[in-house]
Amino acid sequence: MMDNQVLDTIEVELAILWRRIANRKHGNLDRSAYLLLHQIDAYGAAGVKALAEESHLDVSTVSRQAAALEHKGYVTRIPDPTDGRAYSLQITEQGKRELLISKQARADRIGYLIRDWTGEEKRIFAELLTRLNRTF
Amino acid sequence: MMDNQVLDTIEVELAILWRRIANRKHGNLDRSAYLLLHQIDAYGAAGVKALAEESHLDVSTVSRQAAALEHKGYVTRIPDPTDGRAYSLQITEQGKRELLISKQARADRIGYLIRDWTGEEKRIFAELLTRLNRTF
DNA sequence: GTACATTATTGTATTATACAACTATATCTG
DNA sequence: CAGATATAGTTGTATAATACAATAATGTAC
Repeated sequence: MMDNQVLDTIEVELAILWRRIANRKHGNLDRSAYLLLHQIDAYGAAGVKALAEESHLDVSTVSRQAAALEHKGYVTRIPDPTDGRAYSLQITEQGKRELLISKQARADRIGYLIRDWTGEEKRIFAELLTRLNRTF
Repeated sequence: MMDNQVLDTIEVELAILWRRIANRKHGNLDRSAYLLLHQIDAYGAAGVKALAEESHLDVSTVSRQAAALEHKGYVTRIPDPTDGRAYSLQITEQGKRELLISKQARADRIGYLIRDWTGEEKRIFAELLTRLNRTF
């Protein structure tokens, strides 16, 4: 009973959150470009297939996002010497700079929104969010 | 320092969450239709302007969503007797049924995803999510 | 070496959204 | 009260992120 009420709340608030954090640029990176660049930076160079699997997106989606990042000079496409079909997408220095700028802007923004939360609340929220995402 | 790390995590995980909870139908209601119907049910009949303000959406967006709900028979459009331009969108019995089905399906799904969380974790997460949404 | 599998790209469609233009009605002001 | 302005709502158009289908190029296995 109590639990059901809580689930209702989480469910509605997640739906609302989805709209609230709708696409918004911070610096030169929109959300999807930011996530892809973050992923390449955090987990290392990879091809679109691997990146698509990690992020649970379709390869075609990642392919386009990767092309856009390359176009902006934030990643370079390195041909796989052992497989003529495959490439490795590697973050550039410019990409690292841009990612940092964007990350800072995003962290500032969320930091402002939750400025009244206690350190413990922030920590728990980060942990629960992460657990939720890992479960999907 | 610690705090910065936490903000980084929240910021990335929110972005990831946004993708994970991408549009998905539960029953006959997609996310936006569900939210609008929920809003009408929870806060009562209203016109598109008021609904748009409450939900921080453009009136044109709500106008289309409202038309879709009406088309499916989940809301009826009642002309405002004191203002020839205005309507009030009222949820129908069918709309209530459909909302309940959708809400249950969504709550079941999120309940399954967080089935291993303690009751306290669920409660805190619900509370923090709500606070975050109210701050935007 | 032919058939099948895999990596990536490109074409097309969908969904949610915003902004701008417009219609019809309401209110205000001189 | 008549013309000007404001307001509620709809419709046209654009954009972004996505998926699925078709295709091209290359690799692998029998």
